[in-house]
Parts: sequence; C-alpha cells; structure tokens
Amino acid sequence: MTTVASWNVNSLKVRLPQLVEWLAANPIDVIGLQETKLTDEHFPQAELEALGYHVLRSGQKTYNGVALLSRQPIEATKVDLDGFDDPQRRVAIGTSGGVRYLNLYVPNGQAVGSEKYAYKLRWLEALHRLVQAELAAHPQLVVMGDFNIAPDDRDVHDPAAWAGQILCSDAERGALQGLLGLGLTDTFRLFEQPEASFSWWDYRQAGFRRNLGLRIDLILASNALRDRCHSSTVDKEPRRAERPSDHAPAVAQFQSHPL
DNA sequence: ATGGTGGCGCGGCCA
Repeated sequence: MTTVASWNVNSLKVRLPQLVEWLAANPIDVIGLQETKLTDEHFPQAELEALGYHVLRSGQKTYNGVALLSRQPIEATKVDLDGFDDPQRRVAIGTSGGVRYLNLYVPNGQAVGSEKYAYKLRWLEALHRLVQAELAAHPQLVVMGDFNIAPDDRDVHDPAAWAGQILCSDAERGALQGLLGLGLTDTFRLFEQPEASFSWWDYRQAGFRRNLGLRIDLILASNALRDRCHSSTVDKEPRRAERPSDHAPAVAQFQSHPL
C-alpha cells in the first residue's frame, strides 16, 4: 500500500515538531506540504531526511512555499506551471515509485472580483493546461494540495452563507470541474463519508470547535490510480493540537502497483 | 461589528 497525504502546515518552522510527530504516528509514503513559508536555505532538510524522506522543495520568504516528500527517490521534478511566469512558489512536481505527483498551493483569491481573484483564475487556467500534459505523459497521476476551492455544497458548513463567495464561486468550482473532466477523481468522494467533513477551519470565531469548516484540501487521482484507491479521509487529530495549523491533512491509500 | 485569530516580523500584509 502507498499512503499519500496533503497538509497545509501554515509555517513549517512553527509546525515542524507537529509534522515530525504526525509522520512518526502515521505510515505516510508521500506527502505534499503547502504554506511552508520559508526559503529553501531554511528548509529543515536534515530533519526530514532523517525520517527517511527524499525532499523536493520550492520555497520563498514569508508567503506560500511547497514541498514534496517521498520515501522513494523523487525524479523529473518541476516547480513551475509551464508558460506562467510567477515568483510565488506554489508548485512541486515529481515522479516517485512510478507515480507522478503534483503538489499545489492554489491561490486563495481573497475576494470574488479582486485582483487576487483574477490571478487565481488565470493560475487555474495554466494549471489546466499543465494537468492535461501531465496526464498524457503519466497515466498514474496524483494531484493534491490546498485547492482553495470547496468542490460543492457538501464541502461547506453553511452553503447559503458561502454561496458565490471566494472558495465557492461558480468560476472556481467550474475550474475544478474542468480539471476533473480531464480524467481525475476526488478520491474523498469514492467512499462514504460523515456529513460535515472538512479540512480547514478559520482560526477566528472558534471555527474548529464549532465545525465551521470547508473541505478545500484534496487528493485527486487519475483513472488508473482511482481503481487502486482503498481509502481517502481527513485526519482531524493534528487540528486539535496546541497551536495547530488551520488545516488538517488529507490522506489517501492506494494499492501498490503490481510489478 | 470591514470585526475576529494566527504567521511573519516588527508595520502591515496575507489567509
């Protein structure tokens, strides 16, 4: 079995002890991290390699930053969307154990109609083109990350309040559906799930205690991998910690490819 | 309530 996780840690510097503890308690083979918020020179490479992981990181100061960790070597790596010049570090792509992994920190978008929203939609268009090319080259593809899009109303604690708002707008959801239309499946929805299952809760207003959340952290799988997916969940345990990330990790298990 | 909390870094931006 190959276990894949995606976790927006909201500062790897602050969350490293929690990440180390979580990886020690959970048999994770591949993990995509988002919002590491540190430059590559400050990345805790030795600490994570000591846990047995190979590392691909693409960081910057203060904002954004992603990393891909795998127990197997990572090759043929990329850290940009083709043809989309962007100083913001939001992409970590690599092949590991015969599977292609795309780890993404999709722009938040701030508010519908804002400049950041326009950037988000342009970014998603570039992502669409990239995923199309990646799928053609790599039938076994995982696309994971903080999508900053709640796929549908089941993924929103108060759909009426969020209707048309950032993370839920038709254009954002349409862009996600466009990705799925290329031949990807939201693995979480392959399985029965409890109602009101979320992956992000605002720090404000006691959002986690009241379960005022959204499910925006996704693990998508190509058709070949979907058929080998055995489970897909959100692990809320790290969100209960002292000084937690505002996101919980998504976790999906895949039956290993028969060699 | 144009608020609330948290991270970065030390004022204001971003989520």
